[in-house]
Amino acid sequence: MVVRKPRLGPDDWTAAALTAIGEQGLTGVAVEPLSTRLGTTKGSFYWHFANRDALLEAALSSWDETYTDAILRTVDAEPGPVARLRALFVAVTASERAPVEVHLHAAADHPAVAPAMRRAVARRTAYIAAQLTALGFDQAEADRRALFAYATYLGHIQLVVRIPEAVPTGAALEAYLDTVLAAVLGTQDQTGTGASSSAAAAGRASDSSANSASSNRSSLSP
Amino acid sequence: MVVRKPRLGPDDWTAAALTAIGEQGLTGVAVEPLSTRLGTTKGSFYWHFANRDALLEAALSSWDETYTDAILRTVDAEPGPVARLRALFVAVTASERAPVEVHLHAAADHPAVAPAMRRAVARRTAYIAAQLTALGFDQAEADRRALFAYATYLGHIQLVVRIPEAVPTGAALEAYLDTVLAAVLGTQDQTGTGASSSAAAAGRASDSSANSASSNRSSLSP
DNA sequence: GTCTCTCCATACGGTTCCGTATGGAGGTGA
DNA sequence: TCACCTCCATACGGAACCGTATGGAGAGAC
Repeated sequence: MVVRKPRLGPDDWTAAALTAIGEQGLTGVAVEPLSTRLGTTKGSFYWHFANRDALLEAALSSWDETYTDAILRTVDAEPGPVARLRALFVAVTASERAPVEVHLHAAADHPAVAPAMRRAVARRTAYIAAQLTALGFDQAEADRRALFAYATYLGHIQLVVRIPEAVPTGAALEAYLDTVLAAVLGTQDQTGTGASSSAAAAGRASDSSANSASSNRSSLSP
Repeated sequence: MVVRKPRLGPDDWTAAALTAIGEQGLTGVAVEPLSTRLGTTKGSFYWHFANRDALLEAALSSWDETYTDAILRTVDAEPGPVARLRALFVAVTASERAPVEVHLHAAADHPAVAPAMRRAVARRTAYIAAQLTALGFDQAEADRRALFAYATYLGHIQLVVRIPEAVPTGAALEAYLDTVLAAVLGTQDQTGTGASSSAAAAGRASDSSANSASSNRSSLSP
């Protein structure tokens, strides 16, 4: 019986490239190894793509959609800022997304990767900051805390991928997430920035009653 | 006039390797490029080292001493836990150490790098946790917060190196550091872990009066 | 001076990848 | 059926490395 050899399209290559990034980082995006893996040859690849960089661009574009757009859409359906932030934290930590994220951030010196990372960081921190301003923090404090949260996220997934034994699991991870979320939302009585403690307290108080405007949905495109 | 050609020793190669790691990561540790850079040839290298991995090991060993031992010794001379933590934060963020740290963490999947990173993470988080227990936090809470702090550090230096425009500078960086330090030291009234708020308050109160034992110096080797 | 040991230069083969050239195999429309 | 168009296989040249082999150049011991 002859094995059916389904013909490949560009999407097959970009998907394989993203998988390879998750496993080996940018060096995994190599034409000849990917060819072997897909059971085909370089001839196929260079029919669909001009060169390796073109494949990388396509993979990064796909990453944009899957790893930022999609998740922010999902999280934004939650009923309030605190619920959105919590859902975001849970979604991005407990998953198989981490390896791709870590490897891509680690390759941000590559000229094709750098702009993609800049876009992602800007959009993600802006989204977090928007939730925080909705809770009453002024813009500067919201930006500061959003960056703080994002840095913690970055370090966390890095530890998960590189030194997994250093990161707690199960209930301990839950407690850890509570610690982080409380730190991001919590009041701060040391600096004189004037983040209203009432807003922070309201944020901690409940997940379902912290809407600040008429819409139940925050803006997604800053 | 003839240019003096000083003969090289192993240390010259390891220093060059560390510099290359800071600039290009592990791929910078390549024999032929390093040879060109040092104005010599491969023949010199393979006299001093068995192979590329041997050079990498030597560079990692040097990194251990410079980037963990030395800095913890310096910081530990500060008068109290809070001062130590603050000095640690300042030392590790505002410096040229970041690129090497980031590139090495990014290469923690390499079999030679992985154990070095595990050692470093373990020692550093243990040191932070020791300061926190000295402030009255119980071990579990101290471990949690130490990991939290280390994750934030990791993410921060990564942003500094990869997306520098996302990170504040000058006074804004100071405020940002205050935010982080307050989050690590601050009280936390949400989970029921029982970290005594008085200890946290004492930690916030002053830098010079928080010694918990007779010695002015905390233990360095957990 | 010359012996010897340390250190380096040069040349070579091997591996892994990129990109090109070129010749088909197999389906599709007229 | 037959020309054509899409897709893939194979072969080749080149670049950037790693590691080995071997022949010196220089400096100190005597």
